[in-house]
Parts: sequence; C-alpha cells; structure tokens
Amino acid sequence: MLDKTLTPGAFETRLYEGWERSGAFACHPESSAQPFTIMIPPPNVTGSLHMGHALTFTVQDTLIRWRRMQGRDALWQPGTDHAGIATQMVVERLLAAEGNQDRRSLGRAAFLDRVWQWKAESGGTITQQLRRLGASLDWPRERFTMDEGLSAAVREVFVTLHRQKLIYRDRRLVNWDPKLQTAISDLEVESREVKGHLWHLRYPVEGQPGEYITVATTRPETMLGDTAVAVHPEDARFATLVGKRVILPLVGRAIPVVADEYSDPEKGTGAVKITPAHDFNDFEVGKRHGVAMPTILDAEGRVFLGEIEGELRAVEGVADPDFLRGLAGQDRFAARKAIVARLEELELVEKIEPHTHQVPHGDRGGVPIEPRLTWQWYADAATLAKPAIEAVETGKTQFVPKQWENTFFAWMRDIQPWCISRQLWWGHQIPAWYGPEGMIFVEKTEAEAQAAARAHFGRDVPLERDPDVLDTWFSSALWPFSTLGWPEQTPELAKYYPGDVLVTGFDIIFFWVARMMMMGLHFKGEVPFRHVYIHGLVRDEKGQKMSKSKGNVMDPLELIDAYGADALRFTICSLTGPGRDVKLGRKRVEDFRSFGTKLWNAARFLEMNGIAPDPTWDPASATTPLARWVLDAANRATAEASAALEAYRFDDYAAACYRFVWGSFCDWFIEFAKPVFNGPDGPEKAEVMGAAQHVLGTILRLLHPSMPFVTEELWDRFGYGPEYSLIRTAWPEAVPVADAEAAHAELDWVVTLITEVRAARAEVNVAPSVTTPLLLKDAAPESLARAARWIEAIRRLGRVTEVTPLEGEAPKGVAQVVVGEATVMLPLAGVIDFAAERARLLKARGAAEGDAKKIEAKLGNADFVARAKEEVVEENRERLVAAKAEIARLDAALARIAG
RNA sequence: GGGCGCUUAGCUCAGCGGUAGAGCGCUUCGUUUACACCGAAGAUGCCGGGGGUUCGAAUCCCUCAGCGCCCA
Repeated sequence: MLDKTLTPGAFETRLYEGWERSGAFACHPESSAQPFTIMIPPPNVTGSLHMGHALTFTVQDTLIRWRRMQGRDALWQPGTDHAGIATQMVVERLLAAEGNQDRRSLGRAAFLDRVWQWKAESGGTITQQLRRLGASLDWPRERFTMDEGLSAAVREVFVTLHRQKLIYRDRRLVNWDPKLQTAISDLEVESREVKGHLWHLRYPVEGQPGEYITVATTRPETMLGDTAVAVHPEDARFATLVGKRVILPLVGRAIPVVADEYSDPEKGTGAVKITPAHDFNDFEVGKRHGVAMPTILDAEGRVFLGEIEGELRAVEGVADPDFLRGLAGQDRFAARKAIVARLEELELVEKIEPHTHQVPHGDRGGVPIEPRLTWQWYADAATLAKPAIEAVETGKTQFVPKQWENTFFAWMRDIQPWCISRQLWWGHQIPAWYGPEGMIFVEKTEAEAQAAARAHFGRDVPLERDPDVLDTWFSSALWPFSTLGWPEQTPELAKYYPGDVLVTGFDIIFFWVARMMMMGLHFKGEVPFRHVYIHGLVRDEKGQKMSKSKGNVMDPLELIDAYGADALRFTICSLTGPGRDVKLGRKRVEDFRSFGTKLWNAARFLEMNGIAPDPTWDPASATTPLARWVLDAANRATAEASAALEAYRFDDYAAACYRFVWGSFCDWFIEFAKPVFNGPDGPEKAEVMGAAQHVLGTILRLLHPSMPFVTEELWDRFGYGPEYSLIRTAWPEAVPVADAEAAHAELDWVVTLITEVRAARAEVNVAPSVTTPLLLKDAAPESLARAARWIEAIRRLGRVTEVTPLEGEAPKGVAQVVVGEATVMLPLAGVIDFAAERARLLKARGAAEGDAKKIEAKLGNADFVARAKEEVVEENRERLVAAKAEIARLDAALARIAG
C-alpha cells in the first residue's frame, strides 16, 4: 500500500543506484539500434551544481531518457574539463590557506602533483551532484580533458594544425591579465563600466615654444610608451602640425604627429596619443605609420623602463628622466597618480574631466587587462571557421531556436586569431621544443622533437620545451570526438559521431558551439552535432540574474531536498519555453510539487481499488465509452507529448502531461470510474479496471523523462515491470480505439451536463447538502439514454437524485440550464434564489446574444462570404444557428420563471 | 553605434491570420471514503501606443515608446 503522502527522499537514491547498477545508463556500441548522442558540455572540474546546471542537465536528461525509451541506443557522454585558470587558482588558494609555499617556490612538478591530488579529492563534486538530479549519464565512460587519451588528441591536433600552418607563433598584442600573469582570449575579457577621468595633456610642439597639441586620454600612465600623436587627416585644426614632432613630456623623446583616420575629431580634443604596445587600436595605427612599439609595463603591470631607457632626455620644464627612474617598478595605478601630479606641476595638464567608460577586465582575475606585446601561439580561427559557417548556412547543423544562428554568424564571420597559449602550469603543455638558432620543433613527443632536431642540425642539440599550456577551450573543442577515442578509430567513434544535439546556453555559443564545430569539421569532416538547442538563463523570480553578490542564488540540491528532484525537473520543463530565460522562484517549485503528489494519490486510489498491471489486457477490445474515451485521450496526450519533445518544446510537453493527468484522468476518468469500482463485478468493471491500469502505465511512461523518480517508483511498486525497468520501457504509442469519436461525444455531453448543473447550483446559492432530480425538457432519445447510462456519475458529481424526461408542465421554482437541444430543470422550489437565477439566465442569454451578433455581422459582410475559406463560412453559419437556438431556449426558461 | 529578443488576466507565460487561453494568485462555497500539495464555482483582458495590409490582425508589415540581452 502506497503511503498517504509522496516522500521523494524515500526512494530517489535507491532508484538512482538501482538504475546505475543495472547498467541502464549505458550505451551499446555493439547493438544495431540507431544511436542518439548527447555530448555533455563538460562542466568545470572546480564547479558545483547551480541552477543553470539544473536547467541544462534537466533538458538533456529529459531528451536522453525519452530517446532511450524510443529504442535509440542513447549515449550521454559525461565528464569535466580541467579549467586551467580556475583550477590553478583554487589550488593556489589552497596552498596559501595551508600556509604552504606558493606555486613558484614549490616548482612545476610538485605543484601539478598537488593539483592532481586536489582533483582526486574534490574534483568529482559536480558529477556526484548530477546524480541527485537524476541525470542518466553513462558514468563508466566519464572523461576528463587532462586524461591521457584526450591529451593525446590535443597533441595530435596541435601538431597537425601546426603542419597545416593553421597554428603559428606570433608577436602581437594580447589581452594580458596582470594578476594571473597570463594571456587570455577575447572571450575571457568582459567590459565593465568604470568611473574614471579624461585627462587632457599638453604635448609641446618641437621647436615652437609655447605651442602645444592637446591629447585626451583615459590612461595617462601609458604616455611613457607613446610614439606618435594622431590627428584626423581632414581636421583643419591640426593640418599645419602633421609631419611636425612633439616632445613627449616626462620622457623628452620627440614623436611625430601623424594623420590617421582612427583619430575621431568629435572625441576628446581630436588629437590622440598613440601607444602601440599598450592599446589595440594604437597598435594598428603604429603599424600603419611604422613607429616604434616600446613596452613600458611589465608582466605584473608595473612601470618598466628597459625599452625606453636610452631615449630619456631632460628637457627644461617638460621632461625629467630622474623622476621617471623613480617610477620604475611602481604599480600602474600608483604610476598614474604620480605622473598626473608631476604633469600638473609642469602645467602640462589642461583639464581633467570625469569620464565613465568601459574598461576591459579579466573575467577570472577581475582586474583591468593590460594589452601587452608578447609571443604567443595562435590558431587561424578565420580559416577554421569557414566550414563551420557553411555547415550552419546549409543546415547541416541547425540552431533551435533558429534566431541564434545570427549570433553565431556575426561572431564567426568576424573572428579574430585565437590566442591558444596560456602562461599557466595546469593544462596541456604545448608540444613545442626550442633549439638553437631560434629553431622550433613541434612534435607529439620529446623524442620526436629530438629526432627532428637531429635531422635538422645533424647532431643532438639541447632542446627546451615551451613552458606554456593551451587554452582549456582548445581541449573542450575536441570533446565530441576525443571522448570517443579519437585519434584511434574506435567503434564508438564510428557510431556516436556526429552527435545529435548540443544543449547549452546562448552565452556559450562562442565557446563550445563555435569551437567544437571548427575542430569537428576540420578533423572529422562532419559536424559534431546536428542540432544546437539553446536555452535561456535561470533568473530569480524577479527576473534578476542569480549571483552570489546579490544573494539571490538558489541551491538546486536544497530544492531537491525540500521538494524532490522530480518537482524541480518538472518545474524546469514547464518553464522552459523557446528563447526565453527561466524565472524560477522557490514558490514555482513548490507549486509544481503538487503535481507529483496528485499523480501519487491517483495511483494510490487505483491501488486501493485493486488496479494492477495486466499486460494481456487489449485496449482494442474496449467496448464501454468510458474506457474508449480515456484510451483515446491517452492517445492524444501521447501524440502531444511526442510532438512537443520532437520540437524541443519542453513547456508544451509538460503542459500536455499536466492537462491529461490532472484535467482528464484525475478530474473525470477516476470520478466516472468510482461508481464502477464500487459496483458489482462484471465485464464493465473488468474493462474499466483494464483501462485504468493501461492508462496509468501510459502516464508513467509519458512522465518518466521529466519525472523519472516518482514514475519509476510507481512502476516498480505496481509491478508493471521488474525493479528499475521503467527507464528502459518503450515510449507509448497510440493504441487502436474503436469508435473513439462516439465515446468522445458521449463523455463530452456528460461532462457538460454535470458542469452546467454545478454552475447553476453554485450561482443560485443552493447548499451542497441539497440534492435534486433533473427534468429534461425537449431531450433527444440519445440524451436520455446517455443520462441513464451515466446516472451514477451524474448523481455523485451533480448532487442529483434522478434524471427523468419532463412530463407535462414545468413545475414552479426551477433552475434551468441549456445543454445542447435539451433544457435541464432542477426543481428547487423553496431553496432557489429567483433573483439570482434570473440574473444567471440573463447573463447566459447576453453571452449567447453577443456571440450571435458578432457572427451575424460577419455573415452579413458580402466580402467575408465571398472571400473567406468555405469551411470558415460554414462553421460560422453553424455557430449562428446554435447561438440562436440557445437564445430561444434561454428565453423560454426566462418566461417560465417570469410568472 | 550595430544586432537580437520582449511588451497578452494581479503574477509567470502559451497562442503568432478566422469563437482570447493555461498555471499560480484572488473571491465564494465544500470534512461526497485518492489527494486541503484537495474539490466545485466565479471574477478579472483597449493582447504597449499609432498607422497599414486583409473579408478578417493578439497573430503579418511599418512606426513610436518602454524593458532586457549580446557585440563594438
């Protein structure tokens, strides 16, 4: 006997372990079944489950469970990525907290040992938490981007792309994070609005005492590296100065005034200082004009004079080398203050304006990034992107919703060289060895590099490996095939590549989607996935992004503890519409929990009535309208649920299930079945019981993808199959139902009758304890027959004693409702509130009249009749006839109570 | 500045050419032996504003306004 209340905590862990133990999550490479593959976008190994994960993995698990039930050989590939910067930061913090020596004094090898140790201890957090959510990942296949196999794939890809000249070394400006002291990619930089200043600085014109050109800058400290001043070629104000030189204050170096369209006459003073080694735009200007590009800040963002030392000159009232030497080694922000102060003393500051502007920050380190000229490894993203763009253009990969393709195209068509090297220790060390004479040997192993060097030099030479590692996304980009064993040709690779769908948020289109597409197409010649399903972000109930600083984060595990994983998952499905963010408050989960409870209680009621699975029961044999009706409704729900999942409409899927279970099965089928269950044994009872067990089974299967736990528990408890077997039971299909239309019409009539009677009673204030007979006026024989067949249900649900045709005159004191052709009377003399009854009838008449008028107007329009589709015109004609008939019956009813 | 999305019942959102919907909330009633995480009934809408296309517009087009996001 089921407990009175649903307690998800009582079975979730047991069921998950049962599934996992029985191998229910495993794919079957050897089977001939059509595969269905989802590659998990690997979560960060440092991560723990947050609501965004709950959303994305609920969606993925729903798809995987559904396709698995459809008989597909489902592979949901689990694993995590090594998260270079994040993990290194975590372990460095750990070392500091333990009072240990820092990474550099520990040494690379010892530090990496410590990272692996951390990974072994704490790296599996999220994979454990995913189990709480019910995620049916194929755990024995779990991969980690630093695994040997995946690392081999990384080396293979790097060496191959290098040979193809799609990976190269270059010295150009990179986004440098002075805190983490590494290059980072454009995507790891986020703009933050900062309240700063716009400093207007005077640069004296060479040889023309008292004349200045004023430049405006937000970063005065970079002036040490200025090598030009740019003005717009058509800016008349500066026309005479172009080609002249100005003296760089403090430094004393003379630098040219150049004409360049980069300078915007509308902005600042119209003249802009050019610091090629410290600004991306200035770098381009500098290249165009062939000026020097000295670096004046070191890796930690401190003033560095090494590259301008030789050019320092003392100029009276303008430049002061001794002051500059005193700045060496100072932090960039301290230097800014000192430089501004000194320039003010020299009266070279014209004015200082408050200025709010966007400053690029490193998303991990959180400090302003510093563009820096360094040697780095780059991937030729533009070349790699071309096939990826084409794959989306030709529909080989399709985005759902489609509008995200624009975002993808916009970024991919303007893609910049991808800086793939990072000055970190944790990650895939770049397989490049440096030898004498600037020779670089890119090989998969040190032995091969040495062999290559020997071949080149004709002797053994000392080689030094590049200390840097690759961007984590470089290895993530290979995930769709590296996890399947590539570069080995494995059966898994043959079967599960390309995958079916990648599920992720729009914020990740550039990271996973774009890079997996580029690498997949280049190395496999096929797209890595056919669909990209983009879902929204999880926000709080007010629509705010969840963040620790706002204090509005919700912990999915805490919600699971409180309401069960099914409640959370079903809530997520219900709220996940296309292209929309998900506003999720605790209350929403609490509300949807009641759906699970409703299902549980309905099952419990059936159990109390001896309903048990009967696989031999044949739906096609059903003869009673009730059985046929519920089977037909289940067919419809199945079709709706399947179509919704096919279209990634998780909201429609959840709504279809909800409507059917609550609105049809519980509200009407069970209520209609009660008199049958309480009645005598016989064929009718047997058939309704048969239909009940059949449809309950269908419901459990339909709901399993989104509510795996409660459905499996009920499935097992009822004995629909062995323990833990629902997960591998077939997805329902429509069953044949004879004369479904007739059953539908009959049940609709009964439902309408009961609903109308209830409404009339409620509106004329009849106490629930009062029961009445129903008198049917003008009822067709069919209606009388239906009333007779359903008398028990009508009694029960309509507070009715009996239903009889009206003989002779209508009694005094009746409440009346129109049901189809019949007028139903409830003799309620003495209890009826006549004023209320009259008002009710008038209101119904008003509604019918309003309808009739609208339709008459439509049909009176010659254009409508001539141009609208025939079936629409016909439908309106029928509706008009029905509305007029209803008005007539209501008029008669009103006349009856008038006296 | 460029692009995308949103604006429908108190709230959250479906609907996207042919009778305005759901869930929650609200009001009233209810101990009918599955369920008060329940049942019954009810109220609530210039479908953001304005123009256009159409026999017909919440739905298509234009425009304005407000909100949000992405990219510069």
